[in-house]
Amino acid sequence: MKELEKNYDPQAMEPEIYKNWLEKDYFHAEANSGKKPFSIMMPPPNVTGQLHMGHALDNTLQDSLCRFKRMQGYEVLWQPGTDHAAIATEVKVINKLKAEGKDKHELGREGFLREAWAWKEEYEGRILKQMYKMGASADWKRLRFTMDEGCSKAVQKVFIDLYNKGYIYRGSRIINWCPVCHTSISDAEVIHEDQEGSFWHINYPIVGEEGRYVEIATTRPETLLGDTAVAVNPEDERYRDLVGKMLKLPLTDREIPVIADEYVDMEFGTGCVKITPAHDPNDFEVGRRHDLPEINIMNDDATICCPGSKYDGMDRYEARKAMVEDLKAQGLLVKVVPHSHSVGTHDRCGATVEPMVKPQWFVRMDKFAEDCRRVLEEGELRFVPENYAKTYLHWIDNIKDWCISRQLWWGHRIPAYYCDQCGKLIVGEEAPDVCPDCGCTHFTQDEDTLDTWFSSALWPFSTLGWPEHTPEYDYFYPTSVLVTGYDIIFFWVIRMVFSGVEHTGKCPFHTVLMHGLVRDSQGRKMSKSLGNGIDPIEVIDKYGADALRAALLTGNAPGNDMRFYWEKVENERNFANKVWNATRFIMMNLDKADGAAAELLSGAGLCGTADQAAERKKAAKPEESVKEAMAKLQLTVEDKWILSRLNRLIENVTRNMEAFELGIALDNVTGFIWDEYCDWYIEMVKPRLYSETDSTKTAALWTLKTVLINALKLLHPFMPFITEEIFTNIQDREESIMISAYPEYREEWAFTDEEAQVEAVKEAVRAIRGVRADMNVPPSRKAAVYVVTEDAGVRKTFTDTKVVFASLCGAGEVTCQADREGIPENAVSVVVSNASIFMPLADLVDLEKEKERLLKEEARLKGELKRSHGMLSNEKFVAKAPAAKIEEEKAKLAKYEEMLRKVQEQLSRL
RNA sequence: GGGGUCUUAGCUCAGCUGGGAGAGCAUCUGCCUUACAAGCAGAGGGUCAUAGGUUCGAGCCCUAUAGGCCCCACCA
Repeated sequence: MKELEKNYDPQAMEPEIYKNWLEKDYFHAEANSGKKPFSIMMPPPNVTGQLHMGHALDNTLQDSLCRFKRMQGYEVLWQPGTDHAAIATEVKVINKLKAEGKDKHELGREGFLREAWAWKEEYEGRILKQMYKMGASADWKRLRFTMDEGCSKAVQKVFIDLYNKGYIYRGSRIINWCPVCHTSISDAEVIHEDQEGSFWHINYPIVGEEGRYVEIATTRPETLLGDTAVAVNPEDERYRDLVGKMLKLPLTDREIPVIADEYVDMEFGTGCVKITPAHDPNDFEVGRRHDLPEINIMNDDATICCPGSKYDGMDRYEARKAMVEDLKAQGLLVKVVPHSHSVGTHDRCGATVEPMVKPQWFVRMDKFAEDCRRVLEEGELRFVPENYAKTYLHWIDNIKDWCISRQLWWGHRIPAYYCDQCGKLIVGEEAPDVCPDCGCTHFTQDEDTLDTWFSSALWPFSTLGWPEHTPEYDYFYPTSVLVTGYDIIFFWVIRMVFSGVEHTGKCPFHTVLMHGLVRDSQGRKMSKSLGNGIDPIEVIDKYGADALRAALLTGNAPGNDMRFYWEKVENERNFANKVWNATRFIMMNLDKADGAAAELLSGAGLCGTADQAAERKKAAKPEESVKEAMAKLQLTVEDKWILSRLNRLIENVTRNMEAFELGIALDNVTGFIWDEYCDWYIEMVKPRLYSETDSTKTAALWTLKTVLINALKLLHPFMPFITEEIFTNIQDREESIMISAYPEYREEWAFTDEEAQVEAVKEAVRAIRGVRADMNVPPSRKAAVYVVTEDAGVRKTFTDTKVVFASLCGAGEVTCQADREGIPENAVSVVVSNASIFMPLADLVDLEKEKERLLKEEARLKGELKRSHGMLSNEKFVAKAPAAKIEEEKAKLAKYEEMLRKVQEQLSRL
């Protein structure tokens, strides 16, 4: 066996290991393999830049689940891919072109798309490299892109189907317009933020009633140019007589009517509202109810469009200023009041969104919202943690029709064609040869592309070849779990759900595992503007991918945000080093074995690949190698203890993995390896290994190796690299840990008695260490220890483990006896659950301090007894509590009484 | 305005269906003990936001209050 370096060096090993996995094709999934399928669709990262910590968390969760399931014998498909991210990418490409002195429109549609594709190739490549570094075990052979041929076909088919079913319509409706990106955006892409603004009160003269005005209040005076009415509440006594009258619209030569509409809140402002149907969503509704004209007063770049007016061509804010001045000059401006109100901005560029009426494509949402509700209610879909179901429902309760057209070039072009002659609209894969209405043969395709989420909504099945009927689709769909952040429940989760239901008849995943945001150490969102983002690659380069992964998972509950700390990563790196050194220790000792022992040890901890284990299970053939090995070994009580602890660990970790509690599962493994295995078991075993004559040496080595390998397997989903490196070094029968069988609970490892015995020894060891530290006994001083108990069973335990016990607590001779015969009067004593322990340390004993220590212990025990007595003397407790609970309490009472008796006896001697 | 969520050790957070308060980091004290000082052993530190209620029993369930965070919403 080769000797390991003293410190684990992830940088040197990780790339090699990953390369090997790729060469062996372990990540690849095949349909119909006869195994149970498990599939996860990777949320496709945008090809706009590089991955951040959030991606690293998302990726690690998925990879850990996939590796776990793969080892459990599932055929695991982790479907990777990237997203074209329509607006985000287009904006980036435009900026890049600008920097090069080029212009989107000069390049033309084709030229621009060439640039965009080049961008995509470059950034996709970067993203993939990042994911390789993190250890992602996705099936890269199946890499997809939302705009690749297959996905585009799916998009086209879905659009046409939805149109034919009447769920997609085109109409002139009010939409959110981004004047910077020059495109419509959906409601979900608008961020509302409160801004300090003003409330301008303006008088509108009443026609034919000289000197009489209607006072309105507005936050956007420039939209006055598009007013087509003023509305009051029909119940409002103040203005009842005005309804139906005409007003002179200031700064124009138009007259507009006063109308009555329930929408107006009498309490707010003046109770009179100017109605601008073309530039306000509410006014739009009012306008449609009252059949008002919709006057568009803005160009696509948010300059004023009002031919003939002096404001024509002015920027919206410039115009606002100018108009306010003019109103003031005309004496129509009543007052200006400071007013804070919410302003919509574009989530991509931050520009203030302008509501505008434009012809756009929409998806009707009412039926789909019901589908979303139904799959949740019928249990076809569930969230982890469950409370995210509420967020999901809240969204679908408030859903509106989805504006899916974008005035962009980077994206799926809408499969709609207009007859050049009569304007007839045809939706289909291609333009028809002849217009059915006018016979014209020339058509022009709709210039618009689709919202980027229109294609990501199909991701769970478009990546599997749908609409073609593929084996992958049959086998892996619907997928098992969706792992994603809670911030895109609406954008993505809901849209995938109804798309899946509509087009495949099935909810595309059973479980949605939500995770939170990775924040900086101060709890702030990581963002480019704050400059507080940390690049996962930087972390990997410093501490290794395993450390980063573990730091992201440990102690993090599903759905919760977490903070990133370098200290956390460092701690995980330290843990990796701990595991490494434990291995080093074991390998050094394994090397010394030869003959039959070596043969026995070479198979320790191994029981074949995941596939072999699955075969065994199918054939109902139990795994025998462990039992056979154990029959040949003389396992000691501590060997059995650690095997039993491992057995419990296997149960706990598996249960937590299955409940998606990866943070707890990892804590379980870490705690076991570091505390129980390294700090206790390895220390227990040392005297045996260093002894020339010990007959249980092979048992110790077998147990060391078996427990290590099983613990490594449990750790592998979280820390894939180091576990693989160790696995391939410590044994030569199996080629990779990632395809080895996941550990399972074993009846033959359930050693309840031995567990209790070793726990008793540990308690005694801790007590002795505590006393020694308290008394400043130097480690070099090997004081004699007497274990005194009337219980012969306990005496046997301590006798059997004498050597181990002594080495753990730095004792010299250990003597077990039934009474304190022959023990010096001034020996230091400490009482544990089932024994008294004495150490003759005459020269170090300070009687007063000793007494103090015992009194403190007496007080503690009295406290315990008081609590216990209180419970047991409470009639209601005894009457109502479960019997097991009462028994438990009685046992505690007896134990503490016994301990108290011993402490008091000791006190009386002092 | 509506909805959600949180408040536990100095810091960051776990605490599953209610049954004696946990981890990591930080702090303090010993140790270079032949796997590991990226380590080992020991120690201190919490009225579980506040006030009520349900219960034999509440960090956990219910109600109210205070404060924090998030999401949604057209208040002109």
